[in-house]
Amino acid sequence: MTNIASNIASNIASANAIAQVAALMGDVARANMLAALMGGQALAAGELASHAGVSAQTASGHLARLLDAELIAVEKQGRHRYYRLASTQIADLLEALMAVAAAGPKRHRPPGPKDEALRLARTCYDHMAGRLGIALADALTRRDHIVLANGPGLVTEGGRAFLCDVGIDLAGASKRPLCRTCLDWSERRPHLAGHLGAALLGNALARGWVRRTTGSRALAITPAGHRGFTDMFGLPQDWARPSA
Amino acid sequence: MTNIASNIASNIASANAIAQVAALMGDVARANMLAALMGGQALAAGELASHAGVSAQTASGHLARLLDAELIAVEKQGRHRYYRLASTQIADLLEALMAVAAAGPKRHRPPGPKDEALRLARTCYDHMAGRLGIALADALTRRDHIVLANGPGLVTEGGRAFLCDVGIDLAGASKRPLCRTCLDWSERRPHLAGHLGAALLGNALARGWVRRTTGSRALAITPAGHRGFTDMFGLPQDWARPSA
DNA sequence: CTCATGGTTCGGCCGTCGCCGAAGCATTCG
DNA sequence: CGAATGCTTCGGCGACGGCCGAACCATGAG
Repeated sequence: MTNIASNIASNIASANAIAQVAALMGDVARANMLAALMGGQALAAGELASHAGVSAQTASGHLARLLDAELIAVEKQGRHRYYRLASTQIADLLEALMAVAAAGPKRHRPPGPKDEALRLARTCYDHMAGRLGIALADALTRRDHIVLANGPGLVTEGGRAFLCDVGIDLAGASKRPLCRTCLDWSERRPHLAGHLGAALLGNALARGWVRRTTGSRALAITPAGHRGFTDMFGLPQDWARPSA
Repeated sequence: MTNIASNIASNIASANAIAQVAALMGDVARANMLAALMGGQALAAGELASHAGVSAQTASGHLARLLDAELIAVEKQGRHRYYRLASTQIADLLEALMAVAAAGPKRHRPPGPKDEALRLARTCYDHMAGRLGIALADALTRRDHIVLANGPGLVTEGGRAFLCDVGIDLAGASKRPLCRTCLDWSERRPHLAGHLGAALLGNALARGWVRRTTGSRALAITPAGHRGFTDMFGLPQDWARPSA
């Protein structure tokens, strides 16, 4: 009896923690801020306020709470305060949440043309998601450049060499897992996250293969980028086409 | 201008959907119900009410909302109504949430001895999680019985034969992915979900290797189970020991 | 048919939380 | 040194939402 009671108590404690986190994400204004931060760039408090459509004071309160719960982190710079997601783990959680939100019954979600852009290619915190992200993960796996075993994932010798050719040096001592997967909300398949994912995005941006778009997480793929990805990474010809 | 405006609008719509789902999980009573359902068994409304520590009427309201959002599903049976999670996707989301909740600053979470039981072995909806779940995934991977490539994952020929020997027939036409991974909140590494994960749990229960515990998602590992897992699946000798 | 049980619906109470106006710090610039 | 900008704190208002008592359906048992 006391046994099951304490077991239930344990459940309650756990559920309490869950509820606290979920409640933070359960407010439209805060959800908007977090969604905006999924772009991967640190944003100033004012920008987040306008993203969320609330006044500066209100936003400040929200940010304080998110900060307190360690869902976001802050960097002061001059008279600005730049906020970013606290960890990739938070970004993963948000993606999982989007996956469920997208799957459920129509929750007042006009699936405009903008959605298609997001499905094609977007930033997911600090790496690429959408069909582009998935195609890259697939191609690298197919060529045995990476092995997505369970857990951290692995970059093979050949993969390391290949990436080095492309201009991505993985030698730097990185504490974070080199190569993780993150479930894609639009395609329901994993794409590459982790250090490698971030490096790939940085590389693509540097080459001018993709460009960030203002006000959205969608990535614009340049013609050079389309050729580059297809040729250099060996993506299938039709990787950009909507899947179903 | 209209461009960035509509982009922001798209973000808002998306954030709205996120917030709706998160808000549902953001209530302690509802979170408790969902946590209880993570055990994988369908529970009656009354049981959920007592799990959540609220009256029947209140619980009914909560269940209606969760049902409406398609986070849970219901099956009537006689004068009982059994509720279960609507999909494994929901279970995955809850695990991700727990991972963040467990990582964050101490949110009123007395980590009692019960926690240790959960970390060792527990049900995660319809499969096994905790160190046991992870050890199984690792062992099967090491022996090349499964390959956890990105996405659905694969069971090899040898794996299929091995599992058949164990008493798990994967021949049945299953529409759900045979073999998926689900991020473990306690160990931060993936364990086996999907059809295979469910089959493994069923098998272990049938063999009497693990037993469900009342009032908790913890799985009790019998002595026979400890031997069986170690010998038949080739887990490392110390798989049951706390990792860090 | 009547009663008991499990569940849902209704109505009203009350707390929490989001919101903004106004005021208060901090930093930078002229 | 002010003045301007970016952000936070404070205080009070208003609403949404969770809670329970009571009454109301539905199913099954005697």
